Amino acid sequence: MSLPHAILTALMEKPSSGLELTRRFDKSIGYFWSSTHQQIYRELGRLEEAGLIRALPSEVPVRGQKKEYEVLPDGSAELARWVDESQDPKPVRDALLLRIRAAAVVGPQGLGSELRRHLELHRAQLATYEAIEAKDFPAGRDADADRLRRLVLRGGIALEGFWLSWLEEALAEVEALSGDGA
Amino acid sequence: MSLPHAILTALMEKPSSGLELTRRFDKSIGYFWSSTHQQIYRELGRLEEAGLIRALPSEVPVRGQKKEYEVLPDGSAELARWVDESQDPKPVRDALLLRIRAAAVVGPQGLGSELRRHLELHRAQLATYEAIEAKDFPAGRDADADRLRRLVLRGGIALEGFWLSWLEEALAEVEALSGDGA
DNA sequence: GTCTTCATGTAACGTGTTACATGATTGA
DNA sequence: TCAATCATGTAACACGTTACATGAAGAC
Repeated sequence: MSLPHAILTALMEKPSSGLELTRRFDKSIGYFWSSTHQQIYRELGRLEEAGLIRALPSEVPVRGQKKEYEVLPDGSAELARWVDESQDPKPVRDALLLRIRAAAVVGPQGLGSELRRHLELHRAQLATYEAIEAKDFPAGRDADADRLRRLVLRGGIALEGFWLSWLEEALAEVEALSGDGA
Repeated sequence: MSLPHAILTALMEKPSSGLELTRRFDKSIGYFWSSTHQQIYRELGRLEEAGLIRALPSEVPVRGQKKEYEVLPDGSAELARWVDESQDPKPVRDALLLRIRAAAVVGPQGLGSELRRHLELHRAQLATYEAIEAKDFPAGRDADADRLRRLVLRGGIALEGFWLSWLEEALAEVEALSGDGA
């Protein structure tokens, strides 16, 4: 269960409203903990209820009015506690691998074009990450926080690298099948 | 979703009871589509209801009695249809990456030992995969089905390879932090 | 005024997880 | 006969997804 901690992290980096959070998830935190605005609003409500964050005063809290949240000391403490928790890696659950395994029993059909499509998507994602690295981590920034954030980004980059090289192998394999699969 | 298709695939490879399926998920299909026995029983019920599989007759279907299922033609057709479906890769959702990003704002605490622990787990998983490769895919088997299943396994191996190399980088980085993180 | 976009939600549902329940079979 | 193990489930709940609803602000 990590969505609340993803939100706490984002809010500590910068107090935000629900929609701002949603956007930031779309182009940063969401790269390794994806979420939708519905989940975010639900979780913001719970975090506020639990006293870990609060809505900044000033504006009247009406529907349709922007509401900014900031992390309270209890929230920061909870995040520190969670960072120190130990948790086993979650078993893989990947539909593409499953499809190929299924293709072994019912035939590869149009698997080739699906592999090509995924290749393109992963290439694009890699390009996105590399653009972020160039923009946010120019040489020379080496405060601890920057080093850690960059480490996470490099995780994303290496993961896309894995996909690209495996997908290329897979595509070659599928196209070489007896009956031709594409 | 894909659990029903994972089950159909497993049942086409070999008709099984719920518990046998659970065991096979634990040491094969589950490596890329994990599941628990509760989910499997629930889904077997639905698949039977939908007419995609059926319980082999013979035994009285009492609680506590083994019940074997086999795939019906409709099930096989549904699996073939699904294999040909196109589906975007699911966005990453990884707690360890999130923890590191959170550590950038609240400090790395005992992150070093957690990274070491994950390293060991991934090394073990890689060893498991390599043992399976040596045992199930000795040189020379090259029927289409075998090639595809081996391809999936090599995906698992490459994925563990990604984790190992990134975790080593991460560990070096975390241990080099100003305040020392382990 | 109306349309679009910003912004915050509600509702319904499906999947996944955790804890527990029940019956059959086997060995001490 | 007792305990352990095999085998099949039920129940409750948390999390994630999809579709829709509502209000405010600015553009035209």
